[in-house]
Amino acid sequence: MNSLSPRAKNKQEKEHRILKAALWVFCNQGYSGASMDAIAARAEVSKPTIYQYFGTKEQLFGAIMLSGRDRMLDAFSHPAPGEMVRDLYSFAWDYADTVMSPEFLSLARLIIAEAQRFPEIGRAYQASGPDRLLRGIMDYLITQRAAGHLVFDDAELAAQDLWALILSAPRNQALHIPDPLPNRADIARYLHNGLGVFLRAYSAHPSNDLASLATIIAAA
Amino acid sequence: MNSLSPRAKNKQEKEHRILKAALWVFCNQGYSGASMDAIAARAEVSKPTIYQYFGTKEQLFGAIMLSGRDRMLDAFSHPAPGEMVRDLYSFAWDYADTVMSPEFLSLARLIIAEAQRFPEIGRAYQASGPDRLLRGIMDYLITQRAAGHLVFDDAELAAQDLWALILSAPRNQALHIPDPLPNRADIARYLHNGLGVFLRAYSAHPSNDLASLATIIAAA
DNA sequence: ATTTTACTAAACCGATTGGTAAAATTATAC
DNA sequence: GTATAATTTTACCAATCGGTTTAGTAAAAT
Repeated sequence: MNSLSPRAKNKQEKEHRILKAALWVFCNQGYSGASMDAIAARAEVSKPTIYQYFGTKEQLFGAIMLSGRDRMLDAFSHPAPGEMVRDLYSFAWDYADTVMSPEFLSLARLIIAEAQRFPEIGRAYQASGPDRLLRGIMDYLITQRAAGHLVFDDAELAAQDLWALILSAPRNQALHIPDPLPNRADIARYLHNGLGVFLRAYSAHPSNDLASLATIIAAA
Repeated sequence: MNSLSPRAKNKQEKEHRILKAALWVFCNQGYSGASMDAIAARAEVSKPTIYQYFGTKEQLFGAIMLSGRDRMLDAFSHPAPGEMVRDLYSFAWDYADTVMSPEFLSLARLIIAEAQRFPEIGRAYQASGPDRLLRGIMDYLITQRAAGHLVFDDAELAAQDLWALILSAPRNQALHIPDPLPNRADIARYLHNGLGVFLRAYSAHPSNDLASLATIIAAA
């Protein structure tokens, strides 16, 4: 089953090496600043090999963005309904760990930087990243509303508020100041506060849920 | 008093033309993608003139970022305490109009793009832009707390929450998808919702303030 | 054993890059 | 009106860009 010919295997490995090297160079140098020579050198591959695999620089860039985005977001799971405050808490940390990782931030910076010159890439990222994620949060929030735990009219706005309250501040700062990254204590500060504000504004039983949140935070 | 020699006048005007052209080219092409020839052409000036005025490309970039940032943020005013909900509403729109303008978004994209290669520029922007603005909001919120209109422990977190609730969603989307920009109806949707959530979580008299907000929104 | 595939290093292409030396232009001083 | 000093431009540099070609080689398929 898993027996690929040595040829195909080598090819696969080389393609992966090129993609990885290209992602690194593009993220660190930007699209214009990245040279095909630099990518070839980092991938330990000759330049014509890259052109044979991916065509032009622009096509290579497109391939990078697709594979990079998928790799980073596929590992992410949406919360499954359980005890709400605990769900929200673990979701928030799961999301924070993904979004605040150096690789993810570098990719986001690259997408933002090239959004004007490659509009389709920005759109594709928004659709398959934030939008898909938002949909997952919305579904969860709607479930909890049906169970009588939350109160809101517009699920999309509620989901966006949750996102914004938890990660807007540290992410924006990290986008502007890559070094040093906010540490876990900083993120925890925003995260705990954000969840508290969300519950005060959206919970059907704020005092209960805030007490739960305090317990969870104290236990962590 | 205002009598500059023709030489000095010409010099001043040329410097301004170069800065303006450079800002445009850098914002549209990124640092690496921007060529000194393109800047010279747009400024209708020869390339050596630019080098005489600003030294190297890197120094020109630094000069741009300083002047561009100052020009855009100096026009912005912090809210002066009055009727709170009305203050927050007009502040929110004032801020939204500034932050969501195409020029401001382009500059933000540029800063984010080059944050790794020019860390001091990202830091300078954060300090003189978001941080200064945040300080203004904090002062206002603290005043309102002292007057018994708001309830919170951490003024910085409260200010960041206000920011995030109002503008995080549309700004993030605009950063990823420059075209089309969210229109005023979209921004109004986020803004109204964000203010509502903020008041539910932070107001000392939520029902009163939410009613005020509804009145203001209806009147607009 | 031989042919084919996949690859490499290197040189090369025209165009463009950031940057400069020297000539030409301009405004000022006499 | 001419000499002089400041300012700008023309013309150019070496280096690098994305991309291709060439010549040659190691290994897999036949």
